[in-house]
Amino acid sequence: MKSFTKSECLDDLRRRILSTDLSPGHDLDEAGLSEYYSMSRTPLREVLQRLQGEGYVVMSENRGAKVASMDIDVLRTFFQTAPMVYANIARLACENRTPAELDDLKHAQINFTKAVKSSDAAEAALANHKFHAIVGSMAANTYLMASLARLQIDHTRMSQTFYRPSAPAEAMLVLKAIEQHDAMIAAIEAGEGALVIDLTLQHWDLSRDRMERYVRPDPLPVDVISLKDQRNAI
Amino acid sequence: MKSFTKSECLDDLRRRILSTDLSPGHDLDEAGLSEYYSMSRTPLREVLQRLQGEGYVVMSENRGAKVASMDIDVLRTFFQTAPMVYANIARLACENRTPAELDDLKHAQINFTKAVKSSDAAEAALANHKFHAIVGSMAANTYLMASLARLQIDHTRMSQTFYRPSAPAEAMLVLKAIEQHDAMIAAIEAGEGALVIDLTLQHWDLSRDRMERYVRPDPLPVDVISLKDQRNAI
DNA sequence: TGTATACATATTGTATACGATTGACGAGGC
DNA sequence: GCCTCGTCAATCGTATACAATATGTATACA
Repeated sequence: MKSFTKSECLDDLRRRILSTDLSPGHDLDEAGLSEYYSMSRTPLREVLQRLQGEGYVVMSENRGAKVASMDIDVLRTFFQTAPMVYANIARLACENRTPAELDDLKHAQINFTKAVKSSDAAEAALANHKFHAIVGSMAANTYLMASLARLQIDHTRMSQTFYRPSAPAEAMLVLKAIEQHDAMIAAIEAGEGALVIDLTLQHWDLSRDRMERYVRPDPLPVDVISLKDQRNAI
Repeated sequence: MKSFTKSECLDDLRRRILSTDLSPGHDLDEAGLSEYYSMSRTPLREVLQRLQGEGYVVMSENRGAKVASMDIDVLRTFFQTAPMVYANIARLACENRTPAELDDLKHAQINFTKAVKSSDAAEAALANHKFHAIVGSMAANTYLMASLARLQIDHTRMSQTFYRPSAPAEAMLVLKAIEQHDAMIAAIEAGEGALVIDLTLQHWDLSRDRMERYVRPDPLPVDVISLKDQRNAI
């Protein structure tokens, strides 16, 4: 059994939540987790407190922690807010990026491409998360970063479906996302604010429809006859 | 010695930080605080963790917690970001406010007015904080709320000087702030989005100059002669 | 006199034990 | 048969003891 440090535990829980390995609303038992990470409940509780601060989990008095849920009304505001925040972040990133951060970003893009090519949906979503988090830190704006971080939590969880394309046409969209990242890197490096805003909004539109489908999936067939046939077929 | 519950402790620390009773950068000693609030270190540490999540304090490994500082480079982004976030919040508040929230807001405005009239600077700043926090919750947008909450922390700390006017002309500005709040309430109640954005930006401009002076105060006199006279006069 | 190292002290981090609260289940009364 | 209340198990919250880490100080040596 691997032993975890506190920050490893924090990273791992973030990862499991973002990849929906721990699904939204999932109940987090302190005793169970402290055994899993082979640490006592005290530091584990502090980890949970911190995750609450970051918006990954919600805690209620005497009732423990749960993975932050994704209610429909919260998601409505997600689609309302995301493009504005992403665009502003991108513009600021143009102005404030450092060479070291640009290197990080290019590295993250390599990892992202690798993950997509290997068809590992969870890994691709996490690599994409990392990519945009770096753009966020380039913006060097703690206030907007607070919004971005919360947006990204829900964005990454929803985008799981995006990187698990079910049709060739959808696989194309993912490849297009890679190209857009490359274009964004170039624009940020060149400091072209107007361009990067444009690219960011395009990038947003690309995954938007796919994510909305996650929220509001195609209705189930109401054709009872065929449903019965399916059951008989099993 | 008063005994505190955990949430009272949380509120009190927030209050002390916002009123700069605990100044930016101030070192927070766990043992000392746990004695002050007459609780053991375990729950107090959780309170600090939570305050870190909210942006009130920063913690570093093995080196304890400090009140979040207000570096000049962070403040630069403050002035850059605040108007946008405040304006968007105000617009959303128009769309989503509930009657109960409107009552809260009116009540908060009464408290604010009272605090201003009684010349209690810290109380006025906190009442103003509460007022805008309610507008924030009216917006019903968790993502923007995350930005707003962090903006408000620094805003409230800086605005201490605003409510401690040193000249009659400045006292007038504070009275004008009260009027602006009333106008904002009316606009939010009427659901007039464009108007409330306008009012919000005016409200922002009002305190802006005063706050910038906090960040970049008038230079000290360089007239060595008069300085020497002052010293002799003592 | 300046610097480095070792020790002392203070403060933070973790484990564990115990107390408090919640929710579920079942017995008793209406 | 249904509702209410009490007990029980499970889980969370807090206190305390101890371990690990960082900082300050004194002393030895160059």
